[in-house]
Amino acid sequence: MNDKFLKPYSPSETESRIYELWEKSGYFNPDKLPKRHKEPFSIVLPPPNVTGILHLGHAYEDSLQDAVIRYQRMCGKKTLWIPGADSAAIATQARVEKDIQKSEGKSRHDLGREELVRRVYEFAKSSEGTILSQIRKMGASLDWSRYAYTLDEKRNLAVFTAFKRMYDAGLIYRGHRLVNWDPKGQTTISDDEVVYQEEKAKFYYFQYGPFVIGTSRPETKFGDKYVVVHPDDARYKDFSHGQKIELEWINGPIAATVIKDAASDPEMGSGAMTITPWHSLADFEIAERHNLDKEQIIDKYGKLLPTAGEFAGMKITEAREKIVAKLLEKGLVVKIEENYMHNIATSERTGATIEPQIMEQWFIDVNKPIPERGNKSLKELMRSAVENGDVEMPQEGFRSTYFHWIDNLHDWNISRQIWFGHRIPVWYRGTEVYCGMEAPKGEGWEQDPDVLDTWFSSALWPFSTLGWPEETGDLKVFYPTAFMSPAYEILQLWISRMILMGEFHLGKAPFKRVLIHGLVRAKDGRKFSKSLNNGIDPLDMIEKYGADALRMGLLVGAAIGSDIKFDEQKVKGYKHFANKLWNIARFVLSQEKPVGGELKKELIEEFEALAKDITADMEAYRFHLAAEKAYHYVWHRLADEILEESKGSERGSVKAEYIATLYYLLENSLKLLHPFMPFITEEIWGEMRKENILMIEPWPIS
RNA sequence: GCGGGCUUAGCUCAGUUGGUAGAGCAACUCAUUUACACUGAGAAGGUCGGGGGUUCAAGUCCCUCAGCCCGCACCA
Repeated sequence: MNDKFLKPYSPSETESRIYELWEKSGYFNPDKLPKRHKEPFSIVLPPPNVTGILHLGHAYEDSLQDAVIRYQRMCGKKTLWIPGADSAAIATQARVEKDIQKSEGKSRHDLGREELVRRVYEFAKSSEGTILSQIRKMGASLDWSRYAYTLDEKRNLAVFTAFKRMYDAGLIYRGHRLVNWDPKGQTTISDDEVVYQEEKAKFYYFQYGPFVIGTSRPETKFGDKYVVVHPDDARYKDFSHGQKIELEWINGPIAATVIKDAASDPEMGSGAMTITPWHSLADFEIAERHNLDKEQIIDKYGKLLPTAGEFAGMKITEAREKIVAKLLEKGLVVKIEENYMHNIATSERTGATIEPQIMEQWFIDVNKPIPERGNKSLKELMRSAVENGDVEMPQEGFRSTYFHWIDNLHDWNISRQIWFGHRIPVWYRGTEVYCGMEAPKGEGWEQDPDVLDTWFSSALWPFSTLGWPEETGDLKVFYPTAFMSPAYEILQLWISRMILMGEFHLGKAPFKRVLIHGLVRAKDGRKFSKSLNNGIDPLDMIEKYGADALRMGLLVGAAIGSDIKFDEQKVKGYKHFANKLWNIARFVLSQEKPVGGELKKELIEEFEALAKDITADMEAYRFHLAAEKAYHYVWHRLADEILEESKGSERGSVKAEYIATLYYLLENSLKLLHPFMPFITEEIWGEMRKENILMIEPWPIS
């Protein structure tokens, strides 16, 4: 027996050595697994931000997925777990721009597009190593030979091909539509990156000719030349649709037109409203229905345009009070409510208030029937994939959320006004438009300046990582993948879009099952956040207690789907358990293993029943129960009872008839624990002088 | 407005197809230099949020009420 067993178990002296052993073995790569591993089983790691650092949310996902992969590998599956990183374009560019501004006092425009993109790319690449080495510390058995980055050559080809095919199919189009404009980030953002925040504001009622209209945004009202009432509203029955009315407004007399549309709610205020189609989705839709004029009032920087007359050039917040003052003076203010609660749209990334704008942007049409997909639209494809069970979503609640989201889905705005990312592969020359990776022959072609939404490339991830659009062996063998286990935050943003892309490009959803997990929260139930300064670094936990203990602390007792309140004490408890296991091994290994010794039948049967039970839990994705049962058996049955019974009368002696059984139970317990506590189990296994490493040993029940 | 979730021991949470309520931590009593103090044994702690129903049997299924939380939409 090795001397190291005379000391308590030391994760820090063990883990990196064991990880190296695994990497050297090559078994993370399915192509190098022994012959018995036939049936493919693949998952794709949700790619972390390339410039990020490991947080407990990653640590939890890594623990969960690695437990599944290790279990499946031991069961004889040909397992592939693909690592990768995401360029997180907006966040990464913003970060680098800020650094350059600070150190060199230069803006992105001073540097120019090419230089900035180069610098951002370099920065991303230089910090890539950090997150990757941190994932290794968790013990994740990822096939590093297949590592993918959203901006590498293969993924670029995938993004281009996806765009081109959707463009040719008429699913990607360019149009003037209302988008979410972030005046701070100077880019559009998707609906799912808009966060609504409650705010107390003033609500104004103005006299608008014969009507009283209400608004919380007086600064948008300059261009309001349509007043909308419900067709059935008796109060306005004397006005007809299309009727013109002369009235006095902010900057003088205007001609307003009466519009009758059911979108106006008679219960709301006076039942009459004016509309600002350029800066409101609801208004935009009314304007589209009646073919009304749309006029821009606010520019890209949140300032009023010349149409605002004397207020032109002012910021909206500044203009608001002044406009109200002017209307007061003119006697057009009917009433002001002080405590009006409403939601304002803000950018998740920059925190700026979103200013809806009509802009010429690129969109994915989610409603257009697709002939080669049975005339279903993308929306319908997303729905049917889950409805018909191609993608299992066993958690009822999340299924409803998914369907609800699809029903409310608008066309997806995919162009972003930043420089770092996948550039839109479209070229213009006068009125000519060409979609291609390179400019067409001839002079004067200009590429579209925008880049694609980060989620466009992320949506291709489950197959771009397998080599698509090339018909690779990986794609044949490993697509679709077994499952995805995202946090519920990302269901709409990512999961649904991967289903969309998989269904369109491959005719098959990219994974067979979605298991949505909760958020890892602080012990008091609050989110971890920079502002609360309550963050816990998983690496600190690994240093103090070991990766095995952290993995157990995150997995045990946490049913998938509900939030996890992270408790350091729990992790500490599993460190104690690791040491317990260590001492069990010391006790058993202090005895020479008998050749062909008799096994105690009842103890073996008891163990087999446990192994069967745990296997059922693993198959049903009840990892929290599987881990806890293995833990409980090893500590409170094997150590507390069986080992005690086996002790001989003399100190340190073991009854001869027990020794073979103890070896059996220890070996097989190590197997049951390996998916959860890979390091210590592999380390003890190694001391037992086995032929193979534990990672590819057969699971106790096949 | 639409949709979803949660409520079980002091705390944090498990509890699978309905079949005698579980774990970790904390607190309590005792033991002990042991494979292991990163220890062991024991005891204590629960009308499973309230009420009603189905059932031989309900923490689990149904209805209802309450509290807490979340997603989506609207917001003139």
